[in-house]
Amino acid sequence: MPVDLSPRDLDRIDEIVGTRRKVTRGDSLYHLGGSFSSLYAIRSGFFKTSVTLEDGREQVTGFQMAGEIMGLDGIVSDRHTCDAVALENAEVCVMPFNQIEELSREVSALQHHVHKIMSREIVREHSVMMMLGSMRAEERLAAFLLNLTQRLHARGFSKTELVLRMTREEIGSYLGLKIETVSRTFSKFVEEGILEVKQKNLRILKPDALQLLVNAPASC
Amino acid sequence: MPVDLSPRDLDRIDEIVGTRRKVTRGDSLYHLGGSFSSLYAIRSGFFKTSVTLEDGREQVTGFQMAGEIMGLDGIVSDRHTCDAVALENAEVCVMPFNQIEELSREVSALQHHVHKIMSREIVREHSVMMMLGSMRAEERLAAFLLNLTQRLHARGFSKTELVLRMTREEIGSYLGLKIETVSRTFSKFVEEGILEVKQKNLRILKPDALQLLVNAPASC
DNA sequence: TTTTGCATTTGAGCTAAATCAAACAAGTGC
DNA sequence: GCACTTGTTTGATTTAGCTCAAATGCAAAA
Repeated sequence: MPVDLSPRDLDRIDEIVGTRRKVTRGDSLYHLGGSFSSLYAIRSGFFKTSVTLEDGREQVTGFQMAGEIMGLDGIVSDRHTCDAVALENAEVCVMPFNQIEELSREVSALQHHVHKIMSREIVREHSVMMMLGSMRAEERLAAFLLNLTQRLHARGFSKTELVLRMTREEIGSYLGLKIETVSRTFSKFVEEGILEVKQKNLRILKPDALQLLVNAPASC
Repeated sequence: MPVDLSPRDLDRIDEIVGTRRKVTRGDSLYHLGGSFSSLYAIRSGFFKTSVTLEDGREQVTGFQMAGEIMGLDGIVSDRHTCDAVALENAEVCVMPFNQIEELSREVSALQHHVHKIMSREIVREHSVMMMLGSMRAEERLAAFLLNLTQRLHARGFSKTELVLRMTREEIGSYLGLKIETVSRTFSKFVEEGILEVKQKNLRILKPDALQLLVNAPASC
């Protein structure tokens, strides 16, 4: 939380995030239908969230990394409406939501911070909708890679090198593409010298080319 | 707000929603980039929200009707990140967000209500992502029509008859389909006796058939 | 009434992505 | 080492939805 607060308020916020929980790769932080009581701040590790249709079709709704908040979907109905699975061993801070609300009433900076986090999630989802509704496969993958590297860079990682924590299938689900299309699009980027791919290790050779794909019309 | 509150608290909430604003069909309630200060509760009328790509591609992110809250996207950056356009003459309550936050600190029921509204929007967008990422054209239109009628029915309108306030193009943008595909899918539903279409007037003859399309696998 | 403009529908052909199928690579356990 | 599993890539073919084009219908303006 990047705001200046009195030491006393900071202490009280610290109390909320006192509990920690480790989640092993492959395990769930929470499940669709599970009762909601807390938000989670990721300390380390990497997650995916997904919703599932009656017939089994899964839609990955997002990937979350250290510093991000999970669980907001549960507030409305006191039940989680999606699954959250760790894609690598992770540790989260458990923040009981009633305590967050309680303290929010006293510390307006915290209150506004919570509102911003929720609003940011809404805006993020708008851009996913844009991706799914209006972009072609190459554009989607480019947007995805740029988004990932931006977030990783903000955490001190390289702008050009990254390790994917998710499978091609999970990328495909997130992007609304089949696994084969994801793979083919990766191969295309490699052929064009935009990307170096060694399994899950990526090196972006031409970030501008990716940026151009996202910005410019499909015809380019 | 469906909660029991003291008369005094109710009065104070009423004060927030004191101001009203009329929006003529075709006009914007707010614009991408415009400064954010208030949330809006729709009293009457119908809106669309949309985001636009650099190259002009528009993605409709939602349709809003009476009783729903707009403007949540602006909280995170104090700027609106999408456009909100009235699809029919509308009236909204202007609710200054700083007043909402202020009163939320004192009235915990209001606080929780605000959180629920934001969470509900996040969950709604998950289902749009599911639609855009995992469904076929017929399924998308079926899900769209069912969602519309459910919301209209909750407001006292017919479950089976409705008037579309948006164009086929706007439906297409929302569903990630071209206008021709929307039109053809409507025609297909008419041929199958699922729907009666007279311009923007719809009558749903077989709601179950629509429900089946959404639930059952594509192969049916 | 005719004209004009716009939204919608329908048809014909095309294409991006899906599907089907097979090969391949990298671990993992034995 | 080898079998086995899981994830990925590549090729061949199909298809859902897109593009291009034209017709139609409705409503407001002349």
